[in-house]
Amino acid sequence: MRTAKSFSCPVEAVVNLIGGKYKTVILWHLINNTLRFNQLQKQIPQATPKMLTQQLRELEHDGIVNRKVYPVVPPKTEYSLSQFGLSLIPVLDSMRKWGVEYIKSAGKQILSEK
Amino acid sequence: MRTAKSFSCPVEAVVNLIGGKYKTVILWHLINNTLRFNQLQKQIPQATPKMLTQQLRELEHDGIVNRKVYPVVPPKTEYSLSQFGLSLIPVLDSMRKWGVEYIKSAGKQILSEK
DNA sequence: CGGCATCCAATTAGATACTG
DNA sequence: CAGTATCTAATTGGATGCCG
Repeated sequence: MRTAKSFSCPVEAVVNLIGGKYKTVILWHLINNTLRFNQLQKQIPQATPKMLTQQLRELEHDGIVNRKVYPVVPPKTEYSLSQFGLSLIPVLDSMRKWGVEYIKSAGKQILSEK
Repeated sequence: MRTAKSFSCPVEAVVNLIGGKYKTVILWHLINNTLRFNQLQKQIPQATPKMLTQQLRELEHDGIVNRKVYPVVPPKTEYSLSQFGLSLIPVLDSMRKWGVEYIKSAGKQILSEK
C-alpha cells in the first residue's frame, strides 16, 4: 500500500503519500527544522503520540523523512526531511500560498499562532 | 466542519478542502471539462455513486465546484469548477508535476490511461 | 439520470496505560 | 524520551434497493 500503485492521475499519488491527517503539518514543521519526537508533539498537540508515530513511520517508509535514532539514555530521535522530502517543498508551498488566500477570503477564523 | 476552522498551518486548510479520497481526482477531471454525474462516474469507476455524490456535495458546499441542475426528464446535472475552484489549479498542477516525477522514479507501476 | 436511504463492513483515530 | 499495546469510539466506505 505504501509502495507505488497505479493512479488514475498523478495528483492522486501525492494525496496518497502526504494526504494523511497530520502529514502535511508534520512536513510543514520539518521544513528547515530537525525536530525530536517530543518537539513535534508540542508543535502538533492535536495528534496523539500514536498517530504521530504512525504518520512518521509512513513518511519514513515512503522515504520522505529521515529518522535518526541516537542510542543514548534517555532516548533521542531526530526527524528531518530527506532529500526526497525536500522535493515536496514546492508542493507544500503552493498549498500554503493557496491556504493563506483561502483563510483570508473565508475570513471567518484566524490562524492560531505559529 | 466544512467552514473554515483554525488551522495550525495554511497547508492544513488545503488538505481539509481537497484531501478527500476522490476530491483531487474529481477536480482533476473537471479541469477544462464540464461533466455530468454519469460521466464522472465513468472516469472514476472506483468511486461508488454514493461517494461521488458525497464528495461532490462537499466540493460544492465549499464553493469549489458548480452544480447545475437542469429541470428536465431524464435529469441532467453538470459539474464544473467554480471561479474559486479554478484558483486551485496551480496547486493541483504542482501536485501533478511532483506526482509525475514520483511515479517515474518509483518506476514500479505505469499510469493507467488518462 | 442522478441521486438518496438504509444497513453493514472496514478503516481510522482517540484514550489510557505501560516500557526499554 | 520515545515510543508500544490494548481497547474502544468514531468516521469512512461499500452494497443494495428505491425514487422523482
